[in-house]
Amino acid sequence: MSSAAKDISPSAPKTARGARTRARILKAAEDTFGTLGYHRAGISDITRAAGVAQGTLYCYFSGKEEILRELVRDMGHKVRAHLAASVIGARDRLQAEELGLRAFLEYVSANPSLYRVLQEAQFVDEAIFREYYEAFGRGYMRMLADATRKGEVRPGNDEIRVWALMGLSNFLGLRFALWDQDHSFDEVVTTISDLFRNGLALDGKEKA
Amino acid sequence: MSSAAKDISPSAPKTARGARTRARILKAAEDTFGTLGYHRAGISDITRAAGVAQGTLYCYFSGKEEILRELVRDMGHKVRAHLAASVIGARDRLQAEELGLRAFLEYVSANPSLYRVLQEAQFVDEAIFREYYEAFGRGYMRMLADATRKGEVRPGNDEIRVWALMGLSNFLGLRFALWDQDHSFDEVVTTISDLFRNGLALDGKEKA
DNA sequence: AAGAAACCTGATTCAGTTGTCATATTGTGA
DNA sequence: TCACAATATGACAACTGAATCAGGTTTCTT
Repeated sequence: MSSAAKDISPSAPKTARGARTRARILKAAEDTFGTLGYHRAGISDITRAAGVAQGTLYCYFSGKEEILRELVRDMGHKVRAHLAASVIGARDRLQAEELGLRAFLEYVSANPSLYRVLQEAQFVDEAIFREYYEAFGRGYMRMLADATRKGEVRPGNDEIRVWALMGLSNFLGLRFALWDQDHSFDEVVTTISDLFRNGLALDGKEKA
Repeated sequence: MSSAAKDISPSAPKTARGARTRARILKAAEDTFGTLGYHRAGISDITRAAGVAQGTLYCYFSGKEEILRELVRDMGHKVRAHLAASVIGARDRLQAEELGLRAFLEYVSANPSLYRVLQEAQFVDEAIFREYYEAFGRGYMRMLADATRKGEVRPGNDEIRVWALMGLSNFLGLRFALWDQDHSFDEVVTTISDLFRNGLALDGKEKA
C-alpha cells in the first residue's frame, strides 16, 4: 500500500484550462481537509467543493494521498518563502528568531488548513512529514552554525537545538495561532525572545 | 457525529474475567494503533490481536473512538506518574526540568505506541487531545510559578512558556526517542539544560 | 447439579467509499 | 469550419470495515 515511486501523477495538465482545474481541486482539498480532516473528507466532498465531477480528480491525481503530498510540498514552499522574506532585515540571529517566530505564527493564522494538513500528514505518509521537518531543520542548522561562528550564539549541539526550536514553534502555533488567539503574537514573541536571550534561570551564565 | 456525552461504556466488566478481557482488548488496541495507526487499524485487527471475537469488543467499548479516548487517558496518568516520580529529588526547578525531560524521553522510548496514539488523537477527537495538554500545562504552570516565587526562575508569561516547553519536549521525543536514537538522552538533556540556564545568545542577561 | 448471570462468538448486515470508463464537451490549429 | 486531442462527466461496480444480535459457553451461587 506504499511502495516507493508508485503513482506518478496520471498526467500533468497540458493546457491552461487543465492547470486551472488542477489548482481548483488542490485548493478545494486544502479547505476540505482543513475543515473535516483528511479521513473524514471524501473524494466527493473535495470534488463538490471544487465544482468538478468525481472522475476529474483522477485526471490529475492518483488519489487522496497524492493530493495530501502535494499540499505538504506546497506548505513547505510557502512557509520557507514567508519566513525567508521575514528575516531579511535582521541584524543578528536572535532578532531573526523573533522575526521568524512572528512570521510563522502569522502564516499559521492565515493558513490554518494547510497547517492542519501538514500535521495530519504525519499519520498518512510519515515519510513526507519527516522530509518536511528534516529539510526545514537542515536550513535552520546552517543558520545556527553561521550565527555561532559570528559569535551571536553559544556553541552547542545544533541538531538537538533545532528540533527543540521547531517543536516550540509548532506548539505555539497550535495553541496561540490555531486554537485561540488569547495572547498577542507580540506577547508570545517577547516571551520566547527572553528565553533565547536569557534562559529560564534567574542566574545563568555560570555553572553549566 | 460527536454529541457530547454520547456513549458511556456499554457496561463495566463485573467479574475479574471481564476486567481481564477488557484490559487485553485495550492493550491489543494500543499495539495495533501504534503499528498500523488509528485509521488503518480495523476492529478485526484489534480483536484478532486480543484473541477475542469482534463482538466482544462491543461488550466493553462503544467503538473505536472510545478505545482511543481510554488510551489517551491512560497515557495521561502514566506520563504524569512517571514524571512526578522522576523529579522527586530535584533541588531546584532547573534540575527538575532536566530530570523531567529525561524521564519523558524514557517514557516515550518505552511506550512508543501510546505516544503515537496520543499524537493521532489530535485528529480523531481534538477535545481529548487539548484536555491532555491543558491539564498537563496547568500543573506545569503551577510549578513554574512556584519556582519564580522561590527565585529560581525569571518572571515571565508562564502560559506561553509552558506551551513552548511542551512543544519542545514533544518534538525531541518524536525525533530522538521515537524515530532515531542517534543521540543519547544525556546529550539531549545537556543541550536543553544549557538553553534553560543560559539561553541561546552568547551575551544574555542584559538588554532584554 | 441446576439455574442464573456474565461473558463471548462471528457470520451477516449495511452504510459508505473509492476508482473506472464509456461518453460528452471544449477549444485550438490547420 | 472541421478534426482531433485534451478535458470533463457521473453512474456504478467493487470494495471496505464498523456494528449487530441471536445464540453458545463459562463461571458463580446455592
